[in-house]
Amino acid sequence: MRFATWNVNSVKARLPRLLEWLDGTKPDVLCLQETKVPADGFPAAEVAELGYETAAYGQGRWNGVALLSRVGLADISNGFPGEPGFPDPEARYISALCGDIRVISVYVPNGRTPEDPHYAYKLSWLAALRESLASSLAGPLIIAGDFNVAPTDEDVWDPAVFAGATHVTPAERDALAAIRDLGLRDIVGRPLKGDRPFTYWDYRAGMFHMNQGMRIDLVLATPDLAARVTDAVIDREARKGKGPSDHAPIVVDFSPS
DNA sequence: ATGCCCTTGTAACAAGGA
Repeated sequence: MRFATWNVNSVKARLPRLLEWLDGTKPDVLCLQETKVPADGFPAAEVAELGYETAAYGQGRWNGVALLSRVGLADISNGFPGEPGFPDPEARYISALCGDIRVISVYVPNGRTPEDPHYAYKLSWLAALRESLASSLAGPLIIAGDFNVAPTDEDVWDPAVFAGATHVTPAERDALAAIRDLGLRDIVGRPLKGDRPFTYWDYRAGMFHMNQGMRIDLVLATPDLAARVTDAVIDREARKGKGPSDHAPIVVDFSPS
């Protein structure tokens, strides 16, 4: 079973590259984030030609998550019980059964700055997500996506640059650790170049080319699934060339159960 | 090399991203 997650930064703008990537990588299940389209605007017909069913949850120009699967999509949930909003709930969580695996795609709020009300929203969203998982966690389960938190200082290219910024504060890291500590394993992809498993590089100032990135996209899995991982890779090829997302996909291969 | 910000909505910028 090949699993992947990718913040595409607009599924419409990324459609040619998404289709090419799907055709080449052939994941069985793909979690998408920042689709930036309402559900009826998702290019479901185009991905269906490659054999994928779609579950999309969108709201317009911002946010948006989706699941693509060629091993089934059942019991789909948009959002989760107790999910906070700003003030209304946003399209940041979608869950489905893909075969016998519960798969959740998440796009955690950015937070903007530690002083911004969106930062408190981010922390409350992560705390509510933990509560939701705690009451329902049973394997096999994967929760993956853009968590907008770098778990450690090793997960940013220069910790000094991020002093006082979001994504690295102890409160954010604690909130993420509390989710992981429910019993999930962090499946870290191999970087295909260099020794840092970054998944995001700002578009500006040639940061990708200098490998000045962050690891903020994560794949968390229950131990039964983690024990079946045969490989995990960050596909930096997808970050190259014309019209890329600013995030790279993470691709994880599991042996049969 | 991979190459120096992008996307959407709305009407020349504003907002958001991280």
